[in-house]
Amino acid sequence: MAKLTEERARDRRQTILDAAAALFAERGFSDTSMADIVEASGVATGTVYRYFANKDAVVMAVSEGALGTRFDPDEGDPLPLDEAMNALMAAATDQRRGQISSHVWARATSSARLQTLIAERHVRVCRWLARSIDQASGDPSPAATHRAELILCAVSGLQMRVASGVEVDTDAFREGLFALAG
Amino acid sequence: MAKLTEERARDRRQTILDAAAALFAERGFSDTSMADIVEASGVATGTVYRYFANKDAVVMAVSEGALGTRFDPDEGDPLPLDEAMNALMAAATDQRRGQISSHVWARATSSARLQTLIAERHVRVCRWLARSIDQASGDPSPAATHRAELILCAVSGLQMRVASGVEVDTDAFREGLFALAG
DNA sequence: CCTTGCGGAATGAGCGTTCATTCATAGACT
DNA sequence: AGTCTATGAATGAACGCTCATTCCGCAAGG
Repeated sequence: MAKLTEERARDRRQTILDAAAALFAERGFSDTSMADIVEASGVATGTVYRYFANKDAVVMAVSEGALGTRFDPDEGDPLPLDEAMNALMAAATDQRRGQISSHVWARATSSARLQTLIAERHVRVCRWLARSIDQASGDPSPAATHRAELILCAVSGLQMRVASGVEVDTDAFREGLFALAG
Repeated sequence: MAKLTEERARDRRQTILDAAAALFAERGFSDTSMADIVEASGVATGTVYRYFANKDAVVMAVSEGALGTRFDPDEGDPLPLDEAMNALMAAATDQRRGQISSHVWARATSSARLQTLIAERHVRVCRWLARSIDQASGDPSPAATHRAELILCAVSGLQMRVASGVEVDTDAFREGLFALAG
């Protein structure tokens, strides 16, 4: 069992991360124990600590995964506005993602690292969306950023509700949001 | 020390609740221990359990307090739209309230009781706001409910961000929101 | 002197983390 | 090709600590 190939290492890490994400999503970070993760992932206690320094490292890795890197403002042309909006709606209605996000928002009240992560992502996604809005309207304006911010807040609010099972008329929401965008 | 007057009981309960709310707000429910609450409230361990059956009872009481009962759709005339919106903005920018709310959203993923509480409040506030929108526009329409839902989601999104220290242009947000309302 | 609110030490379950041990494998040597 | 050995990934019992909760003795009001 000597050498650990980089590929196998990634695979192993991902196994742990997947199990952790599923548990974190429905129980939250603090109410999921390392023992739970060990059991769900099928590896041994010590193995988890080979791949992650401590529980917080697992939490951060899962959080980063859930907040998503898909919305990069600096890669090529902005997405057409309707595609951008659809991507946001898809993210908002993903149950698992939403649940983890809610735990991230909550934990941010006591974690400076999570606050930084959230603030960074907010700014990034905001720029990303503003570019699409600008492109659609023809001329760039500072109002696009404000409009983007409002839309993102609405999307977050929808995400929370979907995550905790509140019934929301998603189609009507989408329509209202599209009208708001442009 | 014989009789416990009802007034004194309420007072004692509130002392515990206030201490608990402050701790819950910044550390979250699970990362706040009963010992923490005992220390912060200045009463003894046994006393907390005299006024609350267990930790979950404290959690529920604080949650109900934070979600607020101010927005009652069934009391008299609806508020003028701008006043209603201002009330929502005030709630959204209240740091403590927002922090507790974020913990409530998170815990709802694993608490059916909290899910019910949230869903109930959502419907209630939605009706409350829709009535104000209807009154402002003159004629009632089903679109008012959808518009109210969109606004509430946006307000929740803002609340999360403010609670976790993301810098948002609140004035621009307010403006955009008012435009959206009517 | 009885009643009753109150205090806080005691309890045992469960937590995150550590580390001595095991053993499958890769590669060196015949 | 066959044997041996050094390696290090994997293991899981054990540790020290914190948790929510209990319960009995104390003190004070009627």
